[in-house]
Amino acid sequence: MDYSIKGNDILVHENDFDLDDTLDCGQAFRWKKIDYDYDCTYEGYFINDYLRISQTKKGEFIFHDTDENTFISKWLDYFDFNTDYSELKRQFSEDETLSKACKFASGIRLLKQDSWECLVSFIISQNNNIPRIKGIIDRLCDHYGGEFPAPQQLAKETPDSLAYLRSGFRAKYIADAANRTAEGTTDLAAIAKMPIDEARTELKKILGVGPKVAECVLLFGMYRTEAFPIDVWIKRVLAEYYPDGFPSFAARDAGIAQQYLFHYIRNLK
DNA sequence: CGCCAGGACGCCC
DNA sequence: GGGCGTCATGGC
Repeated sequence: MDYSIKGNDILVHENDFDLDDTLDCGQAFRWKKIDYDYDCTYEGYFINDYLRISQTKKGEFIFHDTDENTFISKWLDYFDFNTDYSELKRQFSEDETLSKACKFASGIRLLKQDSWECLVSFIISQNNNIPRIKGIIDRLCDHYGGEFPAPQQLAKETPDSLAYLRSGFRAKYIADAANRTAEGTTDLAAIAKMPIDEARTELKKILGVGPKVAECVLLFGMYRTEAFPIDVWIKRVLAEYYPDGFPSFAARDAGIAQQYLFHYIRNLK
């Protein structure tokens, strides 16, 4: 990756990065495609830091109204620019199915999101669809002046007071996650550093957090790339292409491989 | 009307 | 430990 400064913007050259693949693949829910100009432009947030970003063509990006310091300290890490995705895909491509999946949506990258926002987002995601997940999170942030609420703010709420979210049975799960995190019963920063099985156990103590949500929080919110969320789509991939198990050579970054497979199987035929 | 959506819980055996 | 109904809400 290399970048340059142009006026108030940062221009970035980076292959293996596509905005549509990365921001609209169901790993993050607060990015919105806006159609001003360029090939595509999104606006969204990392926690509560706003960004407008454009892709002008393959491999070229504009981080609008961003100074160098902000780019280096925030977005470089968030978009995982320090990871060599070409090399990762080269490794994955030893496997035939993974090879096809990597070619299908080759611009997917793992976003290094905030663990708390990720926890709430994937609690909401259960038995739900992406447009509605986005709607619920929109209403949540609107309620707090456009910012994602901190655990301490949400801990004051009850399932009843959260009715405006129209999140259904998930409201009591959100309330429990907020209470535990606010009072320290759940320590997300500590969990992020635990051995992964211990981290899984700790996350699943939260009401409404089962194997799938715990795995998503580990992968998307704590950058534990060995975490491997198994949803209905990945279940189909495993049954159809990996009856003898997922290849062990990909285990260390199985979560990233999972991203390619998820996108591939969902858009197949 | 029924079915499904990046599941988890409670209860049953 | 596996199997199954239920849980809100909204789009199709």
